[in-house]
Amino acid sequence: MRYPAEVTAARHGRILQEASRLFRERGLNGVSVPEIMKAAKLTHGPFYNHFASREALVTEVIDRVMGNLADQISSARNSKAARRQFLDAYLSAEHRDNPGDGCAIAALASDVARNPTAKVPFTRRLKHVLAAVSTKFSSDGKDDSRAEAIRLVAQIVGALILARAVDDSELSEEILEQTRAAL
Amino acid sequence: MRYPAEVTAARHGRILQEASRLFRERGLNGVSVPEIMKAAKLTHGPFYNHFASREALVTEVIDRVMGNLADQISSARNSKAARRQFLDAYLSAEHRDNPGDGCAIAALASDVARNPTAKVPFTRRLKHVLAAVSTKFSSDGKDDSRAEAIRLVAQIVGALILARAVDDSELSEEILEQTRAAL
DNA sequence: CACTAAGCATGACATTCATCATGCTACAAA
DNA sequence: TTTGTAGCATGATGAATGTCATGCTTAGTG
Repeated sequence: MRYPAEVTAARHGRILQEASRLFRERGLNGVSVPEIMKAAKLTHGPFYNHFASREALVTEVIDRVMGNLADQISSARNSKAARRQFLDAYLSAEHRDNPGDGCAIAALASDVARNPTAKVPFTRRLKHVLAAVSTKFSSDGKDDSRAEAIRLVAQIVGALILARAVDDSELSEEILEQTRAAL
Repeated sequence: MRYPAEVTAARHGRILQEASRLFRERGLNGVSVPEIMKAAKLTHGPFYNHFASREALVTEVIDRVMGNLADQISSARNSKAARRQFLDAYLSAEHRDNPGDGCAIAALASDVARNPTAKVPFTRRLKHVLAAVSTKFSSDGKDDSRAEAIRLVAQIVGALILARAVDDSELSEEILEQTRAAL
């Protein structure tokens, strides 16, 4: 049957939202179309009423989830306290244990590296993230704030990925703690 | 037919070697058993004469490839020059463009994070890597050399992953260059 | 020298996948 | 009010997957 426009829009948003979560949790190749549709409380059929292909969904999710990250940083206060708060949350056990609504870079960069199509929105949005970090979280507005932003992002992304890959909670905590202490 | 033990051992090694390369190139879930066997110049059948399951191969590959990395660092000279040389090679365009025989951590850590079985050998070997980095590549034998090793590894792994995920060769080179400059 | 069995190729198995086809219903546009 | 069609559920398609079964041949073992 046909549904009101708002209902359809809500379902579309739910597919995107569940896909964003599942992709971050299990990777771009770790979730099937039926699983995503089931999480969105629909059957598998109407997927292609909402997206041209699985790959189209992937690029849309990347764009959305990386855009959210950039917005989040952009709307932060420009202060040492805000920087500290962001880093402590980023390098927390809670963030480590909940990739599904965590940083898109840490969750998806490795998968993106193997997916040429996904690289396009990822690269575009990463530039926004770097610009936002550069203006918000660099130690004062120095001229090399962009270089510092790149190093900062690489550092915390690497630390989070390592902390997630490790089976030993002490080592995992140590990785997070040493990175927090270094910044 | 039956084959000489050395031939069988060579084939076993070839499966492991090709799997190590393919997993690093395409991810732990991006390669099928038939593909691996084909790369090893065998048909898919005898796979289960060599490994109990696909998962058993994955853990063996992780162990092997992470062990190689630890050995490589362990056998480096303990000098500033050796450290510089290692970092320049690690953060090079060549390493970025050839994940198949590159660092196992940068290539596989994200996949390992989603595979509880793979975490076991990964964690064990990562400890060896950190110990090796700590003794070889820390700025002199200071007491906090372990903390420095953790930060160094997170930094270069994060930078390499980012450089690989990006579609823009200028940005990719900038990520590598700024990280090289920072260390 | 006899004979067990290791390890190969071929092929089959049930699943799962991405995608497409169908038919129906009620919303939206005329 | 009439009518076209958006978007749903159900189900089918062919391809790919991990794993197992079979049979054959010869390297090792005793």
